[in-house]
Amino acid sequence: MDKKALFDKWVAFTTSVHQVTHELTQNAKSDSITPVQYNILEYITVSQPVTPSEISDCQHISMPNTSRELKKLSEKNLIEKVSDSEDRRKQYIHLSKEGEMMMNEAFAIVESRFQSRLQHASKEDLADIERAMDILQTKLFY
Amino acid sequence: MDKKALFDKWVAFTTSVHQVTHELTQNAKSDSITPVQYNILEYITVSQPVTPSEISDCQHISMPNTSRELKKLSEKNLIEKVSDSEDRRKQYIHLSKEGEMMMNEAFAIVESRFQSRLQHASKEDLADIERAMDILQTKLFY
DNA sequence: CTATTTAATTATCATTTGATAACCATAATA
DNA sequence: TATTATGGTTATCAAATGATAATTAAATAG
Repeated sequence: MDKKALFDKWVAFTTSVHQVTHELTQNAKSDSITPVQYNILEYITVSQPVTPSEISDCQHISMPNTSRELKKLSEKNLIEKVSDSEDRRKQYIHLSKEGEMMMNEAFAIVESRFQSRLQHASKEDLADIERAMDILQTKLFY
Repeated sequence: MDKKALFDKWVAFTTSVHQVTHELTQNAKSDSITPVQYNILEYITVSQPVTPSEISDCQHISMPNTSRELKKLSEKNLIEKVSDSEDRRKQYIHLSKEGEMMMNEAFAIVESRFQSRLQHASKEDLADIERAMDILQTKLFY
């Protein structure tokens, strides 16, 4: 297979990934937050504690807009800010108890859909899937 | 590896896919169209000819909003509409010459970034990647 | 032939998101 | 100490997107 064909395959593959991700995650999030706010919470969940600058960088949201959304999340009592004692300009953000609960619920829904998608997979299938994800993670999506 | 761990790996994996996809595609699109319009054009590109209803379903955009965006794309001379001779309610949408050129440019940018990401990959690496994408495509992202 | 369904459009409104300028407080540097 | 750089905030505006109701035209079912 030449490189051009591999690119075409990559396009089809990422399209499928996006599609399935959408299927598994749709309506999993609470209605009280916007899609962008959910993305931010998701990022905080897996990376906490995290600074506003990091959120801004990784989620590709400008600092002013990041600040605005964090303020809204804070007003909804989903996150908490702690300022660094070393450098008092910095802030560390983590989920509040309420935020954790919300994200746990969302992830539970997604996981149950994920598991039911795999319910008919054999042990070998699961091993294949795991290996394939490892390979792509290290060789392509690093 | 238990199923819960596989789910966690899936979360990390899809995050990477989204991240890398963003890297490769950022600024590839012309400034004259919005992100949603680009997504629509991308979908038309790989699936043409396609009806507004199909776009609405697959891109998760309501019919009225789909119609609006298609109208804008049409006004920008990027797509053309042909009504079905059998069922005159239906429309088939395909890229115009101009639209094809625009998408070719965008895909060329993305592909060059993709190839440079793989420039140090060996023949075996490429084969591994291809196989891994096939496995995931058939067993997980179907 | 009438009623209903389907495919698409138009109009309108609210919300979300993106972009920019000005600003504050703290920290680092010259 | 004065200056500059960094991390973050506030305010404001414009544009993009999402949601809903009402409408048209064509096809299909009764």
